[in-house]
Amino acid sequence: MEAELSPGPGPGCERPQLRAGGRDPSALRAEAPWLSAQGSGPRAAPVTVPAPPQGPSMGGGFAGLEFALPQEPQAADLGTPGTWAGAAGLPTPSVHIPVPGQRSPPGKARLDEVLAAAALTSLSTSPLYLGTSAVSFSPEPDLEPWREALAQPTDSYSSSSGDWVWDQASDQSSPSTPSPPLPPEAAHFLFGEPTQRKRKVSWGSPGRVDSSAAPDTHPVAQSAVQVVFQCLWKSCGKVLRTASAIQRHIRLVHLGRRAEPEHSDGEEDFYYTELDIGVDMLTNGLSSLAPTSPEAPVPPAFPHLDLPSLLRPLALPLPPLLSSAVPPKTCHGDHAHHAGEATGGSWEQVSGHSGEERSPSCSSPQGCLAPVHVDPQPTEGQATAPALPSKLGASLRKPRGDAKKCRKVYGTDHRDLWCTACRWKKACQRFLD
DNA sequence: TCTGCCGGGTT
DNA sequence: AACCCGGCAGA
Repeated sequence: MEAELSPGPGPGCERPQLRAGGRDPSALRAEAPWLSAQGSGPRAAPVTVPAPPQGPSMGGGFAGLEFALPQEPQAADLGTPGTWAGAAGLPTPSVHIPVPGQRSPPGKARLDEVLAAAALTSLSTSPLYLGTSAVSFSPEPDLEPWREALAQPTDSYSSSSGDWVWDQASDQSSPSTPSPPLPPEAAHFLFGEPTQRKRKVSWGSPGRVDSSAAPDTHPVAQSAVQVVFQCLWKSCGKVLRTASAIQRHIRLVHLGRRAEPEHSDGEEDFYYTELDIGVDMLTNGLSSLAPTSPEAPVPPAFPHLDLPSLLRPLALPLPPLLSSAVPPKTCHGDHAHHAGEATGGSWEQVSGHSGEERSPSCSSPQGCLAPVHVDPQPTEGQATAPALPSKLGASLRKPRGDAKKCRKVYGTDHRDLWCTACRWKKACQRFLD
């Protein structure tokens, strides 16, 4: 893993990592439990990247996570592109997938195993096929961030760049290092609960509670959580797989800064969010296509998981069926609300909402996937949206957003950390509703 | 009372 | 345009 240990934002590190990133880098450990199991192969090249000393610096810390991409030559025997590469014989049993996690030596794979693998593979990779151009990121925000994100080589798994790549299959991150109990909590931690954020992050204070550290003490089994980072910049929705990548993206594309992390003041941190994505579904889906809720119109759809739709929900957890009625807004919003309600409990109350996309850190994998199938075609579907908006528009004031605002997050004593809008008593631009 | 932010003023 | 703030209104 040439984890591109991008130079951690040196001083920038000082900045409390509020974002997901705040969590101990280890928490983000890319290795999916099962993946690692399989991918690590005999040499047990653990994906686990010891959190670099640089502390909370996402840049550095995460960079290290760039992911241990299973680059197993042998994987080839499966005939599946890139994916499952790491599947070559692994000592470690796959904890998450009942599927033949350990492949026998090359060429020895049994038929069933192969099939299973193939299934998984297709599943996990199919989305990737949607996009083909290899574009890490365009110089400027594109209107089709998703696509962009997708536009990665299929074998992206091995992509050393670490930039993005949605290999859900391989990525079920299960932080080997303890990290806060995920889904709901993470959500709060990240966006929903200002207090926590506030508390844990002691700005510049020596004893900086490295938000990540503490939480990381629990052994977490969030097997199903995959972490991706989404750009929150307006009209951008780029999703990258690593914090460093997203930071870079933001720096370059949106902030117009140079790529050197050293120069980073950490501002990028505010423009992206971490999304936890349940992935179990995928695996489960394979082994047993009847996940938890049969009623869910979604399950069957597995096969066509298309990345875009898959990702979109992250940002905009549109409920499966209702989605069409919802405006496309991709980047901000209280989507979580909708999601929660709509899903009717699938993913019960996703994290309060938390303005920033708390992407539904769905408590249940299903919740996460549900939206996937649904094609929130609202893309242009403004038509439907009007009802509510119009009203809002009419109303003089915007309904007060619940999202954290700079004031809340940083406190009045750190006014200097507020976004300018907040400083000017304008609508917060950092924590958009 | 606190908070978010509109509306409008000043630089 | 950047900046500031009085004051309103929701919580």
